[in-house]
Amino acid sequence: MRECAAVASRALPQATRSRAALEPAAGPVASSGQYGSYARPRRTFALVQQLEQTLKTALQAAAQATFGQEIPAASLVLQPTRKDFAGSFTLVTFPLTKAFGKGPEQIGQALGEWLKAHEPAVRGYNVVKGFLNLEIAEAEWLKLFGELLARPAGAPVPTGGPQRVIVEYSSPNTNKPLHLGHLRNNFLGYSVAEILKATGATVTKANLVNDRGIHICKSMIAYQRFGQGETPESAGIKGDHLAGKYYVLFEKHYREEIKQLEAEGVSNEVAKKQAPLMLEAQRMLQQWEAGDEEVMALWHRMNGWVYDGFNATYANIGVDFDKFYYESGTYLLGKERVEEGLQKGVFFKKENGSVWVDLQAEGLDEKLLLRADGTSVYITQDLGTAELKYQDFGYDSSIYVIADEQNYHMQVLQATLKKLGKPYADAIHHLSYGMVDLPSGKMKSREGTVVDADELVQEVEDAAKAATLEKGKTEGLSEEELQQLYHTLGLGALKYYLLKVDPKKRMLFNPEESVRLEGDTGPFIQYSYARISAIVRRAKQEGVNSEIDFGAITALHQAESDMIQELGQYDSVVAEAASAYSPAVIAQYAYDVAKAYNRFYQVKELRIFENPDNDSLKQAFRVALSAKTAETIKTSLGLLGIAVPERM
RNA sequence: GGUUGUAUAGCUCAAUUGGAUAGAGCAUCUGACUACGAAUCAGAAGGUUUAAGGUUCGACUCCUUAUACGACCA
Repeated sequence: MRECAAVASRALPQATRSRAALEPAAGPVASSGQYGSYARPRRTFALVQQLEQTLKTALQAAAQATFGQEIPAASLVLQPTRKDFAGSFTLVTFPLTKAFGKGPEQIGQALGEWLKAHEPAVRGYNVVKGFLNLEIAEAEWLKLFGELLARPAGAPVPTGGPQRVIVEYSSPNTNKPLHLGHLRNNFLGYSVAEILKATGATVTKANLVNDRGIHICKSMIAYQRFGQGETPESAGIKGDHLAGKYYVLFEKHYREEIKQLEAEGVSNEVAKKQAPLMLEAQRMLQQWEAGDEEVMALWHRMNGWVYDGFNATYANIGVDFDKFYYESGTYLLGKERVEEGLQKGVFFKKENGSVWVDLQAEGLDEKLLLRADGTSVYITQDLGTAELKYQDFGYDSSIYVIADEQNYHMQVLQATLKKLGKPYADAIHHLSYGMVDLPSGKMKSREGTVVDADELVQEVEDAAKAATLEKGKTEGLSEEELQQLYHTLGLGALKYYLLKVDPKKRMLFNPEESVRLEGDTGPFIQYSYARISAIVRRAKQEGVNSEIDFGAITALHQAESDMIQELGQYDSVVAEAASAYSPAVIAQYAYDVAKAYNRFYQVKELRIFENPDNDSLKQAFRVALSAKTAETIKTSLGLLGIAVPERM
């Protein structure tokens, strides 16, 4: 089930577990008391919204004064003004025509005129058809910017959303290394966890390792038969890749056995079941469940190798976990849940002894929960894991990052928990994401078209290195710093590429596009950051003091007020990304911020250092604006798990 | 067959949740570097938003139906 999707890991070695336990900041017990369990009113934190609120209040007054009527709340929605028109906020007046008995332009004119005369925040207005575009006074922008500056980087954005959250992601099988599909899963899970943290929630990152079952036995059987005592050290292969090698060997010889049986006249269906290797693997699974000493020893040994390999990959791609669960440790708990359901009378037994739940009233089918021979099926262990997670963390939101091929499975899980009367059933949220396709079509492990995660990371780093050397701007960096830079840029490209697409959509992975550094890419945003860093460094060197009051500034360039407006969006962007569980929202924002800055940067009369009219106040303002932009980029990319370089 | 998801420029993706002339990037074409860092910026061209109906002052967005592709359940 999960194995073929992009779901994966759930177990890690002892060492990693203790390391995870040592990170209280990320752990579930970390205090978030400062934000309490209530939602603060938005106005107190969302700065642009504060300005919007001012405008809305004024609009109501204008409507009252000019038409003697209120604007219905649903119609009182301000949208950012399109770039081609003057102004920053726009009110759509079409919906007001009926109530006010006037045409849309007339209404816009009247409201605009009143605002201009009575509301100091409004400097001017224009009306285009049913759209009233409001131009905002400089002082308002400067005030907003001052408030932005007063806030520390990465200050939490309370949204009234869940406060105790557990995000399960990665969840690999221990029979093969991670691939491209797992990368989408890992990046998504990590990012969503960070985004929720940014709303002030206490978030636990969990990894449920699928460390038992027939697929593991396949690797073990093949190793027993063909391994000749090979180890990761002796073979010079990462442990997860070594296990994967034997899994592939199993499949290869298994297919040959099927072929041979078929040649002997056995039907394909029967051959699949009776091939000696398959019989052996099934026997081993029974031995495993019986706790056979030799089998357990091999299992521990091979899983240990795999965990070492996974840990190396996790460290390399920069994802982490606070808690590991192992299916080998939860499937028995699942059986207890099944027993509980039988006792409560919400599950039922068929004649052969198998246990089922009837979900037809919920629009689903009857679902098998326990086989007739008493062995567990996939959902059995999920029932156990859900219970365990709740015992451990008492979450008010439990997120499963699992590919969309398991939508049905997740519906069944939630409905079954509801049948059991579990209070946490409603808190479950399936973050369902689409598969990753290649230009050549679907990834298929049997056809060898799977893109290996470790190899892919190496490739994007190589591409970043080549591009960096070509640009030749990294003089003075040590060899170690250079390696770090290639890593930062390569992963930045890869993560941004995988995260900028709406999670729920299936996506195409084009290897050439993924290492691109121009346009809508991670490195483009990283470049913007590095360029601002150079400016900030120079400003510091030249002793520019940007910690002063900018209230005396009387005129702002459009590019400057646009920049402030963009920076002021951060809160609402985080809130939207959190409620939609979508890193793509953050990615789009980071790109917009970088683009807005590059536009500002290109304006000649706004040059910071080489400016003929040396206004020190404006110079200081532009340095501060630049620095705040860099900080916003860094924070936003951080929510995606992407680091920024000071130079590149 | 049942359930469900997706469909937007040549390609990859957006579209403030029902608002203006549907926007970006790549690719193509044209301009801007003895530089505040050109991994940048400005501009051109590129669309019957799969199709047909419907609701609405207004539809890529909501409702029918159809088509294509995918996933899941048998």
